[in-house]
Amino acid sequence: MNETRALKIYNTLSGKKEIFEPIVADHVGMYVCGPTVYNDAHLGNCRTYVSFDIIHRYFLLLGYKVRYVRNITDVGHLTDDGEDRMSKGSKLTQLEPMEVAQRYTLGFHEMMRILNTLPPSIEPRATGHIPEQIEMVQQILDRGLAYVRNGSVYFNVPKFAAENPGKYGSVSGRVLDDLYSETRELKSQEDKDHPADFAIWMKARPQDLMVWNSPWSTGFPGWHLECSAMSTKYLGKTFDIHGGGNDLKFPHHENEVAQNFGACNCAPARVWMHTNMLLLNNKKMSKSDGNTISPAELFAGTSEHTSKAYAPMVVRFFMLMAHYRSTLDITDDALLAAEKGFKKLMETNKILQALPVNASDYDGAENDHDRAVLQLIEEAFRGMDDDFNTAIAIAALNEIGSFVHKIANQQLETNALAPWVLEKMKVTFNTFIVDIFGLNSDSTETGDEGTVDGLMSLILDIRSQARSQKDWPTSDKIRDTLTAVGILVKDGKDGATWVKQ
RNA sequence: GGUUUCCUGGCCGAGCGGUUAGGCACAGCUCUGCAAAAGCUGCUACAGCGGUUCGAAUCCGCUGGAAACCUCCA
Repeated sequence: MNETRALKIYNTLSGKKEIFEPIVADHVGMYVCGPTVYNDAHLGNCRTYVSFDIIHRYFLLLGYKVRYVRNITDVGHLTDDGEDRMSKGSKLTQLEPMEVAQRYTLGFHEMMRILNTLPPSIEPRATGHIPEQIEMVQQILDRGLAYVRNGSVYFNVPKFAAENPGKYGSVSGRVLDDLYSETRELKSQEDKDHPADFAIWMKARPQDLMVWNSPWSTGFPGWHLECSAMSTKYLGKTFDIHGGGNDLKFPHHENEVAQNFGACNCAPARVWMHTNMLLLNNKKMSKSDGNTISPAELFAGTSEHTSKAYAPMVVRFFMLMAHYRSTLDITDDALLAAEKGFKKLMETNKILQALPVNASDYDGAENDHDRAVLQLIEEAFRGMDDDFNTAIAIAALNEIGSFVHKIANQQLETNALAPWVLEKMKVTFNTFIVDIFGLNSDSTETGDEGTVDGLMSLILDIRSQARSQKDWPTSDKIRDTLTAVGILVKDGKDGATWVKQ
């Protein structure tokens, strides 16, 4: 890419877009909070990981060496009643805690595969990093920012805030005074000196199943700790980007920052990125209140909220039509529009890739069409450079697509575009669709495409003969029957082509 | 109650002080045996009221509406 462009990223810490400058040249360290594996992944999770997949892919395209760390949280995440999430799942289903974690981890991976996200470079599990977490608790204690009560260890928020003005609240924008005045009445809080304090080590109760020995008690680490420990382990004390869903800003990310400062007196990430929520019925999609639609339901068309099944790639494309920092409302109409838009764009790419490039009959002059296309290509990349604005890139691709169809339909001369411009269009389209957007054509055929192509060319050939003899009944029967099995016949000047619907 | 964000044409959704974003839907036209596909044209909106400015969807204020966080969630 050229040097005049600069990648801008919206940083939650500053509240504005900043030009991205890696700590180590040509390298990006990115940590994204992964799922807590006690339940099936829902669509909201998917949107966040698709968003970061685009970010991951764009960094790769720009030539960065990326270490993308996305954790699996399989312990330490407390529910309202203070029961560990994993052991809760295990009691409900009569399974070992690790069995529950394993099942939903596999389910999560399968969903990520279906949505065509690239795997992270490292996917650490909280249970695999207990020593690191214990070590971090000790570091925080050594620096006097935590205290032990009855075998549990609590982070001392007021002390941390006093010693580090402006640090607590830097992610969530929360004012500490507001936290002081809150009258939250949570259980198991009696040990805390202050309501804003939070546990970094919890002493186990008899019913807790996942426990480890530590200098303070047999117990388990606090929720926020695993991300602090694992990001430090794999990306260093200070790294480039930390991401996650909007709803993790507080308390999770806020406390993460506090812990990292507490342990090493340095900020974990320079840039914090937060994705926005997926909405259903104009409300946040949420597992806990039932306002949710599962990916499986969406793909199978069994949800009450949709009229039909939507392919995973349609859902992915739907997510890309909006910016990652905007809320996105799931509606049947919007999905329908996305489906049509997706199919058209994929078809456009197919047609474009098949266009011949004739260097010979080109007169050598750059014309208005060339300039328009080049500008649109530039615009697509500028969109991505501007905080990963996929909506702008898609708009530009659609406009380029208009040229593709005009040439394919001979409404524009084949040599209307300079050969090198046409070549650049091909590369750009492919780069965006395959490499950046990670879209594939959802083809269900497995290796028998050659057979299908052969059959289709035979069938269309017979139809063409029928048409030349004005045998409309035969011609229409072929077309209608193909339509019925989901194959759309498109008549053009140079004969018919087909596309699977 | 506190903090914050948002309100764009029939629908979805970009926009970050001066351009028709784009998609879907709809209407007309071209092409066509018919249809579809594709192309072209049209539909030109920014919650309301004030203010700043040569100029505001975009900045400021007020009013109305919605949402998120403050408690587990991406």
